[in-house]
Amino acid sequence: MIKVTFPDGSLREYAKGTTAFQIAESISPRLAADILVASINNEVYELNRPINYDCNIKLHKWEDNEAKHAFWHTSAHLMAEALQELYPNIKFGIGPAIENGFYYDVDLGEDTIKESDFAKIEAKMAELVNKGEQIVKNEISKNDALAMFSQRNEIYKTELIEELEDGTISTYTQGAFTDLCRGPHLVTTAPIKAIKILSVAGAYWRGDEKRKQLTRLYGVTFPKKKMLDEYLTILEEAKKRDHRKIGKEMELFMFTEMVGKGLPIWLPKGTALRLRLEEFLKKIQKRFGYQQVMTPHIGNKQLYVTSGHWDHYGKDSFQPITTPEEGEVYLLKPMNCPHHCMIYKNAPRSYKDLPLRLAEFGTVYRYEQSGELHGLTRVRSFTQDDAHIFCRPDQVKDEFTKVMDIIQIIFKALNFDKVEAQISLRDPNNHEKYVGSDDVWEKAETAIVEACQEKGLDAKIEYGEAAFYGPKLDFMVRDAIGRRWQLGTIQVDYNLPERFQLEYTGTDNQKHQPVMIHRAPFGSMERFVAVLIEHTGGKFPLWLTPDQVVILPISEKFNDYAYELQNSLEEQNVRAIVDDRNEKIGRKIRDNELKRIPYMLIIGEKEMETKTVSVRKQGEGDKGTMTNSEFASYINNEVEAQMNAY
RNA sequence: GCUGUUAUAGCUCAGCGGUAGAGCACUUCCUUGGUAAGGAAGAGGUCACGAGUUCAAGUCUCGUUAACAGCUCCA
Repeated sequence: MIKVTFPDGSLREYAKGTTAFQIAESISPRLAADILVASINNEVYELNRPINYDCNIKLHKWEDNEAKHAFWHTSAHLMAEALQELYPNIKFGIGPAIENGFYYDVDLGEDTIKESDFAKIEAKMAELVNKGEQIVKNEISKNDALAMFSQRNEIYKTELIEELEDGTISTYTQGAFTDLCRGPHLVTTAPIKAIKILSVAGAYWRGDEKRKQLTRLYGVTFPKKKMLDEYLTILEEAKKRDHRKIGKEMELFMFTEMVGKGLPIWLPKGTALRLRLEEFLKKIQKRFGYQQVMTPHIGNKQLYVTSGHWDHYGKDSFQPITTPEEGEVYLLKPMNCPHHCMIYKNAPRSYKDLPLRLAEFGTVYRYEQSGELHGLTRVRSFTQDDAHIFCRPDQVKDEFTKVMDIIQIIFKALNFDKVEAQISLRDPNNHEKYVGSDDVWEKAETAIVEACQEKGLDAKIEYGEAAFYGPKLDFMVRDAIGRRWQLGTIQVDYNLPERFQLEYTGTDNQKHQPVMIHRAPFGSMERFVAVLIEHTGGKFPLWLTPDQVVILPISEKFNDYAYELQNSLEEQNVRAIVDDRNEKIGRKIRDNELKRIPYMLIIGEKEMETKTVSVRKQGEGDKGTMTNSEFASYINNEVEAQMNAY
């Protein structure tokens, strides 16, 4: 007998070799029908795999990530099985589950898959599900695996097998399809009730751009039709919130070929919004002892040779600018840190001067490959909400945690309540990728990890994700519909101070090297505004939104009064516009509801005589009347309440 | 940068070898209204750009540019 402990701590005994499915059945048939896989001592097991020792068990229904993962992994195999029938000459790459669904990379030879083929593939998959095939796992020796897959001319699979260790190789078979796979899987494709092929794209074999590009087919499946419908609704919702679409509709920003791709142009309303964000951040930073600076958009090449960026990125950046007569060489600045280092060096520094916190909304220019450009989130010219903190080594952790405070304040103020963090450290196997000594790296990495611990921040550690000059802490937020965005970043840098030979005089009257902390809570204004648009769907908080109020005269007779009212509101710091079109009030309400302006003021004869306004809140309808001055203070109070929340 | 898709009016899109279309927006006129679309008329396009095929090219072919999806990259 084996002892099986359940998540609630209860314990049951079963015969050795019992499966997770049988265990579920022994509890309830309903449970047995619902579970897809099980975790045995935290290892995911198929439901038909015998359990041979005492263990902790967790039975996974669809709601668990373990179940979804196996479900989609099995769906990838199902799609492969369908593709094998439809395209007999197909060769298979890899086909994993991903965050929302799965894909399979395949080599179709001369064939292609178009969107119009998706329905055919979905139908074939559904047909295979109906056969109720079991999925059978086989342990197989390396030689047998090589023989099996090379006989089928599966060159990609054999390449994978070559790298595996004998004794760890398994295959999964359903119907006529056998795949090299570690698993785990469902025990049958039967639970796959709703199937959608989402998109087709190219993807390099093993992510290497020098190798052959395979066809990647993305799909998603669900155990219920309704879940698929809900998922497709979310995709639609995401499309509606696309910042590129909303940015155009609300006239926030634009692009034009004439200026250049990836070079955003901020329109008046977008600029107003951005400036308000910048003021907001400046105010907080002032409280934390930052000083604003401004530096030029270009810098002498020697600056970047010294910083090390020339070596690292010179070839992959905008190429140097030269002067016509003197042959001077300049680079468009790709970051602000070297300029700020020069500000540090401008005066002798004492330990009493530190920390020195220099902030700049610094516009930088980076060459991004044309295929990378995407709306405001990936551009070639952007403005970092940058700052560099120069401090003593003993101040690093304290300064680091203060930056974390600023970031938390900002996210909270803008209603990003789901914040995640990632610590990016060096790739332990490839120290050559990075500049600076191991010793210095150790110190920096430790400082970050400890700061996170002290702040109680639950941060995931990722190796090999650090910048070439130092480790970093990145902040991710979840937006209103659950998507994850990377925003702020904090980076500890022991490297630039060394390269620029920065120093301060210590209490001992000796020269010491300061530590530099790079930080950008928003990341960049462009990216942040993009995320804010998608988070709010364009319905910005009142303090931030371009137009707070739109005045709707009942008829043209009241237009003049509407302008008077607008002026008076402007004088009281309320941002108002007038809809003076010759349209009925119902029409004006409808059009302005769609423009995402928080408040509408309807004015006619009644209001003009009594100096009142009839207030309508976007999305909520009629709010009754108040006097003009009452309304202005009502708006200002709401703005103030939002501003004082942090 | 790579693979694929796309490019027609300010916006969203139809047209797919034979005289450039719709809805919305815009202009003018009528209407002067009370909480989600009042009516009429009008203006607006070298069909992204450049070659080619054809009696004839938004429409077919090739190239360029840009956008979109994915990959690779991201100081």
